[in-house]
Amino acid sequence: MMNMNSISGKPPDRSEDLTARARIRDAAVDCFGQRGFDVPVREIAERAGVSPALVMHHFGTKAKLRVACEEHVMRIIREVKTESITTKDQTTVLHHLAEAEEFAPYMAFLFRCLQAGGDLARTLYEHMAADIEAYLDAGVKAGTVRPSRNPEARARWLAATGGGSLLMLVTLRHPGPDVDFRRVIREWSEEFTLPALELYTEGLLADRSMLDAYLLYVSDPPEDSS
Amino acid sequence: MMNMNSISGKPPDRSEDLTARARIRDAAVDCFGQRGFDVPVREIAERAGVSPALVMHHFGTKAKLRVACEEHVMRIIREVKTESITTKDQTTVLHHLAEAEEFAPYMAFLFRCLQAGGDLARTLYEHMAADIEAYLDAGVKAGTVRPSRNPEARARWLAATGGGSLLMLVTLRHPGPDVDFRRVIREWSEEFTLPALELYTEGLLADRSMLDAYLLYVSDPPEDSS
DNA sequence: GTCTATATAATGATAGAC
DNA sequence: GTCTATCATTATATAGAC
Repeated sequence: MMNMNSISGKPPDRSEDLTARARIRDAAVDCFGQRGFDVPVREIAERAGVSPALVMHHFGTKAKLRVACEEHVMRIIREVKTESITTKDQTTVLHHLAEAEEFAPYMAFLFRCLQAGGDLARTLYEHMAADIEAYLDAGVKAGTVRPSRNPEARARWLAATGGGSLLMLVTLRHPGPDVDFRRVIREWSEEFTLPALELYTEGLLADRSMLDAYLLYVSDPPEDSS
Repeated sequence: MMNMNSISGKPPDRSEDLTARARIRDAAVDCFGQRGFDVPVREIAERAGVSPALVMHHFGTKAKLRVACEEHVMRIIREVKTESITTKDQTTVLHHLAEAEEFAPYMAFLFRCLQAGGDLARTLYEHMAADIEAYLDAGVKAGTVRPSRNPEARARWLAATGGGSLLMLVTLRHPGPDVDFRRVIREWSEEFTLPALELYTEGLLADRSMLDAYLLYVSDPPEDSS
C-alpha cells in the first residue's frame, strides 16, 4: 500500500533539449500548478528562460496557453492510464501518480483545475467517478464490496467527497500561493484513513430508520412543488 | 426534513434607513458572496449606491472591508446559533440557514470564505466539526449512532467530505462568477442523499479485512522513514 | 524565433473640493 | 460625509527591430 512506485512508462521528457514552445508549456504547467492560474505570464516566461513576448508569440493569449497545458497534461494522464490498464486497480492510479516524484507537477496542475472549475475539471470528475464505479463493480462481483441501489450515484459521491475533502484541506492549510501537494496527500491520509475505513466498514447509523424513511419518501413523493 | 423554516429571530436589518457604512458593508457581503473576493471595489460601491472613494473612506482598504464583512457575518451566525441553542439539532442549523431566503447572502459569503481559505475558513471548519461531533456524541448515547474509535477524527472527516463535496459541485457546475447557492444545495441533496444514507447505514465494504489491516498497521508501524 | 519597448486596460488607493 | 478627478501599479497584449 505504501511503496508502489510501479508506474513504469517514460517519465515525460523534461530534458533541456526541447523547443522553446515546449519549454514554455512545461514552465506554465509548473507555475499554474504551484501558484494557481493567477500567476503572471512574466513568471512563466522567467521560469522558461524566455521573454514574456515569446510566450504570447507562441500561444497567442494566456487563456490559450492554459488550454495547451490542459491538453498536454490530459494526454500524459491518458497515456499513464492506458499503460497501466493491465493493472486491475485503476482507482488508485491517481494516488500512485500523486506519490511519484516526477508526476507531481501534473498532479498539482490537475488539482488547480479542480479548484478553478472549467471543462477539464468536469472531465476529471467524470473520469474519477467512472474509475471508482468500475472498481467498485469489480469488488461487488468479487464479493468484497456491498452492492448499491445506484452504483453510479455512489461512485460520484465517493469522487466528490474524496476530491472535495482534499480540496478543503488545501484551501484551509495552504493559504499562500505555493502548495506542497505531496504533503497535503500525506496529511489527508493520516487524518482521514481511519474514520473513512471505519465508516466504510461499519457504517455510521445504528439502525435503518433514516434510510428506510428516505426510500419511502422518494418512492412516493408528497407533491412536486417545483 | 424538508420544510423547517423554523429560524425565528430577527432577519438582519436590511432596510434602507441604514448608515452609509452599513449599506456599503451589506453590499460588500452580497458582492463577495455572489462574485467572490475578486469583485472590484467599484461594483460594491455601485451596489451600495455610493462612490468608490467613500468605500475606502469608511474602511481604509479592500482587505479591511472584507474583514468587516467576515466579522459581521460571523456575528449573525453566532446569534442564530445561540438563539436556536435550545434546538438539540445544532448540526442542521447551517442547512436550515441555507434554505432560508433571508440568510442566503450570508451563506454565500461563508461559502466564499471556505473557497478562498483564510482564518475564517479555519474557524468555520472547526465549528462544523465540533457541531457534528457533539451531534454524533448525542446519537451514540441515544443508541442511534455507532461509536467510533476516534470521534473527533470522524467528525472532522464528515465536515471535510460534506463541505468539500459541496465545494466541488459549485466549482464544477458554476464556472461563471455568479452562484445560485440554494440551487447547489438542492442539487447536492438530490444527487447525494441516497448514496450517503446508504453508505452511512450499510457501509461499503463487505468484510473487515481492510480496516483490520489498517488498525494492525498503525498499532505496529513498520519503520518511520520521515 | 526572439527580443526590447510600449500600448492599453483594470484596479486599489489618494487628493482635495464641497 | 461624500463626491470628482487622478495617480500608481500591475497585467495582458502588441509593434517592430534583429
